[in-house]
Amino acid sequence: MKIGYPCVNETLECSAARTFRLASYTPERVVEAVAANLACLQQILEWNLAHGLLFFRMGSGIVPFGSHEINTFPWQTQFKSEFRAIGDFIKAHNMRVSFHPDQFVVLNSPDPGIVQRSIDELIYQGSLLDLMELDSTAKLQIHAGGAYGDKGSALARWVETFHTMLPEEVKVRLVVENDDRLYSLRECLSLHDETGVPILFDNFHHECLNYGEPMHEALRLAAATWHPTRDGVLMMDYSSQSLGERKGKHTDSLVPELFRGFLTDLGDLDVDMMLEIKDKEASAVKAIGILRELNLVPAAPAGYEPPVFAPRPSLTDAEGNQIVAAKKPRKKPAKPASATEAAPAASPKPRRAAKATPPSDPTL
DNA sequence: TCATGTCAAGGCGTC
DNA sequence: GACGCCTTGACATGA
Repeated sequence: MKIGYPCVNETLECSAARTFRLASYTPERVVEAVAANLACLQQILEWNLAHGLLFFRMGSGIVPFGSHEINTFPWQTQFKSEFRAIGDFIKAHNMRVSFHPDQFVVLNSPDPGIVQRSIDELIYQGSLLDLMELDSTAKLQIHAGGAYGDKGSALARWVETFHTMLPEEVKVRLVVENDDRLYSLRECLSLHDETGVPILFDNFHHECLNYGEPMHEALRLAAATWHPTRDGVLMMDYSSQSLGERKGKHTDSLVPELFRGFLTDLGDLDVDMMLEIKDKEASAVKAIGILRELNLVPAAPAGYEPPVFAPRPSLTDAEGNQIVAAKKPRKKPAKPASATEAAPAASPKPRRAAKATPPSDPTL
């Protein structure tokens, strides 16, 4: 079992997601950003290795505007050796990596332009893995997409796009994740039946949306969609409900008792687990500690001292007991918990008014 | 220097 | 149809 966390290491000073505004695009800025991002990615992987974290979800912004038509700079050849070196490091230490293209990648959109941009993005992110010379166990993780009022037709479009439009190098890396609102494990299994695409299982999404499959059974159904040599062991996302937040909100920090309970459901099933938890590597280190106690992963090297993370401010109950880690303060003040606490603010600007490109009609 | 607004990209729910 | 929200790190800008 490998344990990982997504995209950002909050301990290190560097960022592997340096970017810039589209309006200020220049080839020089691409070079500068990619060089910095790859250097930071290497640092993150080294940090992870030192702490026994062998799974990592890379951020998709390694190459700013990597799939955008504006970016004609030949970064693939310019940074070929750097990509290969990172791939060599990953392979040498038996690590596993993935990408999770974000919500803009929608293969079942009725809008052909959105589908094409989605495919371009998948080709871009797949090409990063190809440049690292990683095999097809390094995956591209997406959701099934929108429902558009007719999930049957939407799923059929997904299958059609998969068979007719995706290049082979994307198909072998693509995995589909059950989501928490529209497409449960069952719908993803239907996609697997039609395409062979493996299902990346998200335990928390399954808790939010399911057809009554018990967790241990759901895990095994998802695991059976992974071809052992082509795909590797089941990748899964792990999280749990944040107390006092909306349904579906990830917790801020690993809850050890819930994690131990989940390991019971897991039983002897081998998985690689991505912790989708707010405090990133801090929870991953915590999880590794628990797994080492249970002898589910190799023991730490002699003399290993786990890192100490600064405690976060926390909410407490009337007795002063910690309930849940508080939100990490953001630059923008958090929204008040209730409307009655809201300040009499001036009417906010429309969120999308300043966008350069208007969004497509959501009613399509 | 710091705080705040905004950023390539989408879809859904509410009013 | 318009708008807010989801999520969220980092850039850009103005005070």
